[in-house]
Amino acid sequence: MARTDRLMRLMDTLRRLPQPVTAARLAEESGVSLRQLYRDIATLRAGGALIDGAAGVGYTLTEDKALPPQSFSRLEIEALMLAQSGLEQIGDATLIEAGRNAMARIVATLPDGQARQAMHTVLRSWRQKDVRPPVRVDLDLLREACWQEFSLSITYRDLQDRVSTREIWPLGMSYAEDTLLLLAHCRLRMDYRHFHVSRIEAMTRGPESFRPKRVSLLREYVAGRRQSRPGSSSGS
Amino acid sequence: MARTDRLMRLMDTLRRLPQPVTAARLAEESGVSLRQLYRDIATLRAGGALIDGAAGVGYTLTEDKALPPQSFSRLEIEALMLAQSGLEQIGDATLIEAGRNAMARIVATLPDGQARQAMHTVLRSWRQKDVRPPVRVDLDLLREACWQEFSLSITYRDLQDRVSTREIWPLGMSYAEDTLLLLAHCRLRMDYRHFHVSRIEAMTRGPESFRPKRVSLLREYVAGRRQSRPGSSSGS
DNA sequence: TTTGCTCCTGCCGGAAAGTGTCAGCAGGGG
DNA sequence: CCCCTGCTGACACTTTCCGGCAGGAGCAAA
Repeated sequence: MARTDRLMRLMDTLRRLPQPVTAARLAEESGVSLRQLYRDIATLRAGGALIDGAAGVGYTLTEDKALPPQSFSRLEIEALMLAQSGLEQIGDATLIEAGRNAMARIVATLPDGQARQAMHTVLRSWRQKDVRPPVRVDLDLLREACWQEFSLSITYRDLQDRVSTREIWPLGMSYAEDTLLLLAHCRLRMDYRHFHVSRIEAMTRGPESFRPKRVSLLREYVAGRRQSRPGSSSGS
Repeated sequence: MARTDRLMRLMDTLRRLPQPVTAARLAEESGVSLRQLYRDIATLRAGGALIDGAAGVGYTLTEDKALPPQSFSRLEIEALMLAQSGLEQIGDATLIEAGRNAMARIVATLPDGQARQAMHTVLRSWRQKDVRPPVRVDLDLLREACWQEFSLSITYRDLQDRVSTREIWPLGMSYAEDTLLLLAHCRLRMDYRHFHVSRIEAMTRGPESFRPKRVSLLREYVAGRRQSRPGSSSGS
């Protein structure tokens, strides 16, 4: 159902972008024609969202029919903002976008504009330039595999530069300072391994779908042994 | 939109009727053909709802999904979790605590099992150990000053080790990789300055309270000189 | 006022999705 | 074997969605 999904993303975009925002901009973000954008706006309004549209200016999201009003203290807001700021340094594009949407949604539920000022409290968060090696594979596919629990076939170059093709059950990702790690159960070695995502040269979706029951057991097992440092244990 | 509405009602029906429920019954409730009912079930499942279907028995709603507007998507939860994980590396104790509180509150609003599973998606976020110099002053007071917009009297040791006492208007904090900075308007120099918080030797609350209006102007000014804004005024 | 920008609406035609009917397969329990 | 039920594919029909075009109206700056 593409339409409903697009309408949701349109709401997210309205929360995220600085207001007022023109219909042309929203149409571009939605990947839809200007005419259709106006229709989508009308649909949202019919659904209860209060979107103020002023000719010559743009749209302003007046009121949100959003989630249950969660009240956060100013300190909590600041913490969330700083966290998002940090996320923008270590996350990938998809995750950053999701974080911004989440933040915008949280802010939208706050009592009136005074909370929006909170967004300006944390000015910036620097970090030395990203030295992490580039990732060649599709992170979205990888994330999807972790979540929906289907196996992956990967071509992996280990730390000794030996290339192998394995089938793995992806369990979760670990974001380290200088590298992005993937915890998975390697069907080849029949053991849990950390893979450097940057060293995965190719990745295709496998047919196998490991079962939720099995996965929860695996996760508990992993949680029990998670004290070990992962950086040097991959490969071999 | 009729279809989306029907899907909502189907979820409601699933919650309402004693389980298991046969597809024929659901089709009758929805006022739709059996074939279409199966399609609708597939749509709900694709959207994230966990509906268990057993041949000869019927449907059982395992887990709710809180369709479009409410709550956060799985990706957004993952982003928030990673952000919090990053926050724990760069923030101070007060902020970390606040962040955990906020996260707990957000997670509490999520449909049960989904939240727990989501928290395990991001396994960990490492970072090299903190090398930032220690902060002598009360960060909470500093934060409060930024927020409530009252002036501060600080004893500052600059990079040339010269000690001076100044009155400042604190505007916001910047979290850098190796140091914590305070952006403020220095009443002594009458200019905007970055202070290293670790070099502030003493700090007391000043009497002055600069006005919100003035502050917003200052913030705009700061924002204007921080990032180059392309052509806001194109004169003819 | 004029100019420029923008929101907003109606209409048309092609494209896409939704829907019902029919058929068949799979799996569990008598 | 049977019946019950979930599940999927194929086909045709209907609905809606969507882009492009044209025009009207409101706001702001020149």
